[in-house]
Amino acid sequence: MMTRERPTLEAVARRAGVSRATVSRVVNGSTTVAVAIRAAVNQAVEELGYVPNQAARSLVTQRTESIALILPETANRVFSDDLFFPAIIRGVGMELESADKQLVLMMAGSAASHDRVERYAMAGHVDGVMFASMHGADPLPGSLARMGIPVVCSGRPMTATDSDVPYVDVDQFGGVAAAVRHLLAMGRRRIATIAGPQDMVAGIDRLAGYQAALQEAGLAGHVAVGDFTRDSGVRAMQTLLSEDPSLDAVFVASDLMAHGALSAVKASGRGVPSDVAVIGFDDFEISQYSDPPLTTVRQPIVDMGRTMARLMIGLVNSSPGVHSVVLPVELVVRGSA
Amino acid sequence: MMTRERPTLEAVARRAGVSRATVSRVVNGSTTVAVAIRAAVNQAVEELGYVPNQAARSLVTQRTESIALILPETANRVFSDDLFFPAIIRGVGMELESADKQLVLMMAGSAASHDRVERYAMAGHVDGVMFASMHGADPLPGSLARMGIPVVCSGRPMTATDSDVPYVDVDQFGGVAAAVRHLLAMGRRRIATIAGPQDMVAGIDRLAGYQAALQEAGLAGHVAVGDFTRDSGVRAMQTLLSEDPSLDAVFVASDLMAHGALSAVKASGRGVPSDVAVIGFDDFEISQYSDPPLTTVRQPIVDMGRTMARLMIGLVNSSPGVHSVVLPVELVVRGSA
DNA sequence: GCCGTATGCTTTACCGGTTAAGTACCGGCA
DNA sequence: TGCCGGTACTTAACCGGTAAAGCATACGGC
Repeated sequence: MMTRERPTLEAVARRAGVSRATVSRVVNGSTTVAVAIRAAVNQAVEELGYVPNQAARSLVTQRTESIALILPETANRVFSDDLFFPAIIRGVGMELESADKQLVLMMAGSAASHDRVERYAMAGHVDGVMFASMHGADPLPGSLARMGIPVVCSGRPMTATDSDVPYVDVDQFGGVAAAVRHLLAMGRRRIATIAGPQDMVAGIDRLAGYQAALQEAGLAGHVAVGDFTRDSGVRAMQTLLSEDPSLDAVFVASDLMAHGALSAVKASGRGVPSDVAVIGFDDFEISQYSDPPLTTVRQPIVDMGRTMARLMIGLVNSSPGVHSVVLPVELVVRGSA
Repeated sequence: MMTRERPTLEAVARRAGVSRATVSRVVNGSTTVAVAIRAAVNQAVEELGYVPNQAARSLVTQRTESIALILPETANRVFSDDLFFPAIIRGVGMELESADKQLVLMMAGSAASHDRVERYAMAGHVDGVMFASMHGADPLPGSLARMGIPVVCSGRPMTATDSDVPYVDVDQFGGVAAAVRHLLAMGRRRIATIAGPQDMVAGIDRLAGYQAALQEAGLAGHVAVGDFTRDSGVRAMQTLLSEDPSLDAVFVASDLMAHGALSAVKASGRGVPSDVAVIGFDDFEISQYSDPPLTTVRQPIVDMGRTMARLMIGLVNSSPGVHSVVLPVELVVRGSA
């Protein structure tokens, strides 16, 4: 593979008959360059097909113009059939692209790769780091932030020390409350839940929202815990049904688990929503196509990604007023409830 | 955001009482360093929390240790509910991670971003470029390759001039043939197809395979064209059914379109597979859960990603024997056919 | 007519590493 | 003892940009 010599600033300068510095200023769009010279330089750039060397530039500017998105999951999990991550990536990608920044994607499911992320960021390979979905009390965001690296999280961080790290979250509590209230309005009284993993804020907050809403109505709940996968939804639903055969509704903390729950309910010979009403959380595109179509709490995942990226760009440019954002959610009523 | 001073080689050298060059050799694991010195240097590195500056290193080594994956689609399309891209990313990610290389993700749906990709690669920001799903006769892979940048494509490139660019593809022809033969063995004779977009090799090759297999059996086909989305599957199926109400099978060029076709068939009051047998192509995880479960041609998408990354790493290390790979596919028979 | 001051370019000193060339030191051998 | 060669380090020259400081030239004001 022959590596054609790429032209340098020096080459352009010689060709245009000016100094390196002048070429640099033209390339970077400086104002104080005479029109004639600017034209000559641009022509030389054109003729030689000059493209600035990013490494050299980064070395002196201390900027790379790229941003990392960390998915603290194994690659396996990130791209299963869970559409959360793809949607986040999409949002982040769109926003970064319009800011002319590059997206560096890092999957950090293992402890080793966790380390790798830290070294990578510390090596100055990226200008900032965004975390997509965090488990437990991950110290990494906080420790990167303390090293002066801009950090943005998706979901309220669980560690108190990370209180200075801006985050993007949705109104989990409000969304769940709307879902439960909808079930109550339908006349359901034996409302169970399939909660998400309890080492993730989304899992914890949605469960808390469910419990609060039920308590408000003076009802007791019934909880099974899943891990956001479809299979865990199937299993959790089976457990709930065997423990309380007469339950008449279930709030499921993710669409994927809700789809699993849907099949488990149908497999048990019950009708949806006639016997058991089901509400999910996410509103993936496929949820319109399930049988029956899934009633669910829509969270604007792509927007979360966009917002994270926007916060990040703010941090990188050290603009003032970069604060955590909580986005609204919306109950989408379809056939399942 | 205070940016804590990161220690440099120089600082480590002073602390360990040696020269910069020696530290560099220790850090890069050179053999010819006395044990005592090596220990002293390592200790200094530890104490200062030294991490080499990647930009400085790249500047002299001309290597960045990162690889770009180009998705020539708008971000919107890449992460719709099509699981092809996520799976490719997953495979690529896994393989690159184990080679300690970084994945830089670029979505290049527009002409502008197309340009951006070229400049980015030319700027030496990445050591190589992988293309995930190409439309039409994209000149970019070829032109990057000619500039000496390692390039790998997924799917046989459509341009003849790119014949030197290694690619990873699956046995589209064989897979489709197996599907059609299966339908024939079921006794179906009016076998239609929903083809993929005809500006993509996957679309073209699968249609060609369908036509060849039918011709071999002395039958005529019936073609509708979709764009790999679920909606287009619905529409195409409606068209097919209205044009030939008595068709008894359809081979659909992607699982997502097949799911659309499934609902269109059912909506028309026909049974699957009793009236119309349906076979897809992909074997996404959800295809086990459709109603009825989808018979489909499984392509090893994650493996395609892994293989692309492996080829890429071979190119970057200029190892000999980097050749295009065609992976096998497999007919997975479930309820729909 | 001279000086102060813009204006616009060049000179030069970095950024933080890698690596070829240079040097000090030590042991082996005639 | 003196010379040679190898080992293990240091010195110094880059890599390709950016930006501060330096230096002409032209121009307005008194």
